[in-house]
Amino acid sequence: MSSVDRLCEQLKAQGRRLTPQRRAIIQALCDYDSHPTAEQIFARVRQDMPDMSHATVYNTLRELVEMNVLRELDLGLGERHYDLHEGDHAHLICLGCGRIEDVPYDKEAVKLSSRHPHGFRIVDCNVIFRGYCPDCMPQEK
Amino acid sequence: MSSVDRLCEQLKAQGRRLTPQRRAIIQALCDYDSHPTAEQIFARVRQDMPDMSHATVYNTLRELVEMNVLRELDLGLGERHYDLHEGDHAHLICLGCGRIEDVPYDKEAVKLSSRHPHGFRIVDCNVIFRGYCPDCMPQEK
DNA sequence: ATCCCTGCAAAGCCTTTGCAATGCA
DNA sequence: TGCATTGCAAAGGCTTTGCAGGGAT
Repeated sequence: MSSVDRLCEQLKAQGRRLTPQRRAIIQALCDYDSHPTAEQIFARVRQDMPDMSHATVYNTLRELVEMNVLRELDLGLGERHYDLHEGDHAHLICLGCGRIEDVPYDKEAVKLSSRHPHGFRIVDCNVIFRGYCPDCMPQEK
Repeated sequence: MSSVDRLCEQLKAQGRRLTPQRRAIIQALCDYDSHPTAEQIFARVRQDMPDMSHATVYNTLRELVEMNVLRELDLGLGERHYDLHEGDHAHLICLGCGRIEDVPYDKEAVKLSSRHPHGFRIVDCNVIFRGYCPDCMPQEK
């Protein structure tokens, strides 16, 4: 079963309706190799469904995030990126060209010390590195 | 020398001009115990300087960020938070009430493996935990 | 048949920008 | 005095909302 089908099943399993629009959005998410924004998804889906509205794209993305199958990344670049990739990984953003790369990291190492008396129930952890990729390295000695 | 004075000195040391507006913004940043947004700074400074403009606040905050004395936090809440605190720490956001807490973390543990061939020159690292604080803990068994 | 979902359009929110006037160095 | 900085107002970009019609279950 493809990723698209699996996600569609998950939608239905939660009592949500599977519409052609939602399937197209999920398809677009799977097609992107990495970290599209809502507008990029919107643009891609519009190629096949010219009547697709912003509302539908944003609503669907929000639902998928609530279902915990999609990760929302706010990188401070003015728009949110979405990440369907599974497994734990950190993100590496190039301050020059804006490209985003996945990098593995040791989840255990980052885990909050249980001795710290914050009392929070942790749901999610995001690790974001900023820097310059080889192509954008500033000229310094 | 107070934190305010120290930051003002740093401004001048970089050839920037020290205006009353900038001093007021720095003062407001120091007054806040934690993580104000640009609008919160704007509102506070306006109490004393009713003519303060958005442009000045946003420009000054951006400069301080460029000077690396202020950290910009994008928590996906629609607005950016600013953090004058020194030293490495992660942030803990409550998904219920939105409060933000600092938590210590082991910077070394998070460091990217140099064996990973990403080739980036890392400038900055942000670790953000999301969860529920004791007051907002969802009712579950 | 129900009511969730969609499309349209407009509003909302935070942030940035343009430009003339001001004032710091 | 020169030029960075300010204030004002408006624009900009992304996201959300309201509502009536339509479609999935």
